[in-house]
Amino acid sequence: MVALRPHPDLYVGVADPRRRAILDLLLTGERGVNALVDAMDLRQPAVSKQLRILKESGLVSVRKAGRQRLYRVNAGELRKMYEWTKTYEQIWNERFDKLDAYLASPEGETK
Amino acid sequence: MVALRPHPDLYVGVADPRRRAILDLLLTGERGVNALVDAMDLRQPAVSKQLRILKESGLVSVRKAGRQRLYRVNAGELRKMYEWTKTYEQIWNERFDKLDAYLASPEGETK
DNA sequence: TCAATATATTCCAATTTTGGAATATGTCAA
DNA sequence: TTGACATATTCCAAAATTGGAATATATTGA
Repeated sequence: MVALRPHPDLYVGVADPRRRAILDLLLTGERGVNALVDAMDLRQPAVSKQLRILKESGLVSVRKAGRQRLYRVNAGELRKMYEWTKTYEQIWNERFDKLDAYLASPEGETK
Repeated sequence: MVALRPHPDLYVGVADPRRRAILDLLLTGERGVNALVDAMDLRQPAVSKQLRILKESGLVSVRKAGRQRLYRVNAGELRKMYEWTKTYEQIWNERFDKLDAYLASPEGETK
């Protein structure tokens, strides 16, 4: 009975700046590993490892094309993050509501 | 000359599920540390440490109120993440565009 | 089949992260 | 002041993460 390492989740996936860099590189379409390596000041094995993490966290998918593996963003996962952050929208709006209220109040009026 | 540990950024801040749990607990308003401890199956020192990381990553702010430190979400940072994920919106929409096109095509029609 | 190309995996050392226990610091109330 | 309460910090061991080098695997073309 082995303790399995759980797959990294969405949030772990984007925690690393290099992984976000990869996602940003994939924003314009699918890319092979070497194309990413060329753009990234990281050796190929390191890039492949980050890609594995991105894949395990659901953030990218792969497609085989000859000897190449073409990676692409799996935006559905990013959408989940989008939805999560969106629940805080009320809070960043709240701030402006308070400001509005203040500006409309006697103390807030331009003297 | 010491190597300073850089502050964790926004994305590292939300990478940990416990820290996201804290943010979610703060969604309804500011809370003292013990209130968070009571809700969280983590000892007080551990909660304080996660709060420090959240603070350093800009995700929360603190206010002193007597012996308490009241933490609150600093939604502006989450908004940045919201904006970042939003740049991928084109991709998740793309998928639906393709689906729409498929459904509208002869192959996509219900047989 | 063999060599070249594209990518993944293994092994390793360095670094980082984490929680808990113990302890320190700060604040209030009597 | 003193004690109680709220929170932060330090120290420590365990676990996780990371990149590089070396190596393995898969695919294509000659």
